[in-house]
Amino acid sequence: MQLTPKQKRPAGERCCEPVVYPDVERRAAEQMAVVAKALGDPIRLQLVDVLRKHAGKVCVCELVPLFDVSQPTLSHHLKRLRDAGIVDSERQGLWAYYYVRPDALKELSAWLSL
Amino acid sequence: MQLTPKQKRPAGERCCEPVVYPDVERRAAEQMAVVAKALGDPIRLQLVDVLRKHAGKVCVCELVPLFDVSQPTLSHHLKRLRDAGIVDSERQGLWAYYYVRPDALKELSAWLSL
DNA sequence: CATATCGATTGCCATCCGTCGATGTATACC
DNA sequence: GGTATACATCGACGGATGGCAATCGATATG
Repeated sequence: MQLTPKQKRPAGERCCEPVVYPDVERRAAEQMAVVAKALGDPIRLQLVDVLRKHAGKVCVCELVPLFDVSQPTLSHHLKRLRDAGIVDSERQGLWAYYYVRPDALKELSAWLSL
Repeated sequence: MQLTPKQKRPAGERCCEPVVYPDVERRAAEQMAVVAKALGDPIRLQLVDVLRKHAGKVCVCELVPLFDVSQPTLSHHLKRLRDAGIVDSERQGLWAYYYVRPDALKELSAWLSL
């Protein structure tokens, strides 16, 4: 219960039972929203799908040809996934390898499964 | 396997094992992205949280005071949730009652739980 | 050093998004 | 009819987003 009502309902008849205040803490809601937002694009969602199903880390050069967007655009999407904490990357020589961070989707997944 | 590679990888050394093509069909990815995008805002995520935990339908006038935004803004968020197919509403006299559509989150939830 | 490759970054553009105040619409009540 | 209430819609504003071409930085390799 972290939201504080700013106004009282008008003192007329009840329109319905009082609501249960959101259980999700504001911080948790913000964090989950960050993850959901990052997944809110078909390309990024499919990127995560590929990375999750591929055991081990995946080279960017394997990812680019899968999608109908330019390499900078895909790099941009990968950055958004990184910023959301969903994936991380490693450099090895010329190549960059991406992988899904374990537990990154856990909180949102648990909330959705309620 | 719905994505068709646009280019071949350069014929040099392998950087990694070939990726598994995305299992998520493009349609499914787009649908899940629509839902994820709608959940990609803390207010909307908390709205869904409130609606899910409240048995029955909730009047808008109970929702507005929970958040630090104006009534038109909240109405806008509710519309976005409606457009994403996550919630629906009923009018009864002056009041509008919102509720979560059953199964609306099912596909995304299942995918996240993989 | 010169060149090629991979990936990230930059700059630009059109579009979308969140927000608000003002207004509209429908219902309820005097 | 007149007024109040509940909610939606509109219009406008600033900021974020997705896309690309061009460029940069780092690493290989000749």
